[in-house]
Amino acid sequence: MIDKLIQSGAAVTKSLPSEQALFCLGDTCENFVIVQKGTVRVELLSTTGQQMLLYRIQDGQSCVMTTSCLLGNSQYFAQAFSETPVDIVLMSKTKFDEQLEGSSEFRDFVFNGFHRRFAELMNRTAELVTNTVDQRLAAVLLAYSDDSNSNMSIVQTHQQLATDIGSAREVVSRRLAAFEEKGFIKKNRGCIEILDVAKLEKLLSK
Amino acid sequence: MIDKLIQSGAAVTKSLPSEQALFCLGDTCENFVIVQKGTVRVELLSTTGQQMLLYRIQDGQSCVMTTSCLLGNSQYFAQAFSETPVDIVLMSKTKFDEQLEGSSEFRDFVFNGFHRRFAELMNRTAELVTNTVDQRLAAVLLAYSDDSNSNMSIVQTHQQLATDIGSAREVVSRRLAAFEEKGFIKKNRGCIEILDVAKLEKLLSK
DNA sequence: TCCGGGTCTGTGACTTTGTCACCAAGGGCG
DNA sequence: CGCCCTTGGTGACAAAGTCACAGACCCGGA
Repeated sequence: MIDKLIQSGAAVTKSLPSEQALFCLGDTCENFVIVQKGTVRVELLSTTGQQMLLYRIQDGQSCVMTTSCLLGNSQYFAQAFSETPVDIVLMSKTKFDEQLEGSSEFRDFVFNGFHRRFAELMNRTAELVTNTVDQRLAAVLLAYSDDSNSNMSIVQTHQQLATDIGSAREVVSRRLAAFEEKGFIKKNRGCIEILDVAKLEKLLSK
Repeated sequence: MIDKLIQSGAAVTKSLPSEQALFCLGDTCENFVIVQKGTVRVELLSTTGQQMLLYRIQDGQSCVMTTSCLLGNSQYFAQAFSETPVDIVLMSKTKFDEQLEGSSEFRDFVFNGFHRRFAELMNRTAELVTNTVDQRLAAVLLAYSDDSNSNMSIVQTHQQLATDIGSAREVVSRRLAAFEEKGFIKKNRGCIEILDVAKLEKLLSK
């Protein structure tokens, strides 16, 4: 479907390097966005300068924040950056409205994306409130190790892990030290090796 | 517009008493919901039994959770209760899809509601992470005192305030004691009087 | 009127998390 | 080699959450 839209000229593709801003706080939302290749992270920026990961977009997914702002004619209230080089598809608000009006296939695509992301966000929020730092930390480590194809090392700084789980760098450092103490992981500068998946998984269920 | 839908038989009205469940965790979502009179609270229920207020619905607003589940054909992942006696409007999924397809006015209504609530939720989440308990507590107290027409007493238990701000009852009790100490408020069983609005407002900006 | 079981609230003791202020180690580069 | 920037480590302390219980209030039935 997306390919058809591109061919018909309703949408255009674009490539961006890593760590490039897709949109910033307060920007007017002008285009519907789909990420085809690479990953984009969307984070909330608080008045105090802290940031908190909302979600990541990849593999042909659209961005809820964008959909929401387009539907409500409003400014972005978060910011988005590419985490890797990315290929994205852009579609102007006018075309977006046209498609929404005319194509039930497009409507389904947009609303399904919206729903899934919304559910995921609610889930994340619930976990933030109910799970301990250890549990959230173990969860992201396991998630990253699933992504990394085969070997068990994760290339993330403590700061990155901290914003992933909505905590502070120092806390992550200390908990990782505890994990290492117990033999779950091995720390290296900018990189973490998972030694015992089973033990980390056990943390989640407690 | 809503009136027209009711007259045409596309939607039906219903009245419910206070503290009645509108939907529960895991329920299949069968109807689009609008709250015409009274207020409904929607809360996340975690595996540990804790609950957290997501938002309240009133004054002809629709429910994002419902919209999201209808659009995504999925089960509810939260629960909703009437806080007062309420009048609601229900619309079957079939009719909802029809209207969404056929009426741009209905589409606008649904999507604007969706957007506003989504933005509000993100905001709440950000505040949860960045503001202190004192700030969040002062904020809800002020919000309630705005609602109560004229006199400054708020009929809420500590537990209710705690779920409002995503904290624990004991913490709320202690902070309220501190507020009383400083002369901001006066505590009574099940009810709080605001004595000094200005001082409470000052807390917010710090 | 008194009793008994709810529902609220208060409190101590302790754990977990977050914050602040530094410092140190590693790594690239002129 | 020296400089600087990023990353990670640490102590001290503040804020918040948890657990376990005790008391206070409130209402209805005996």
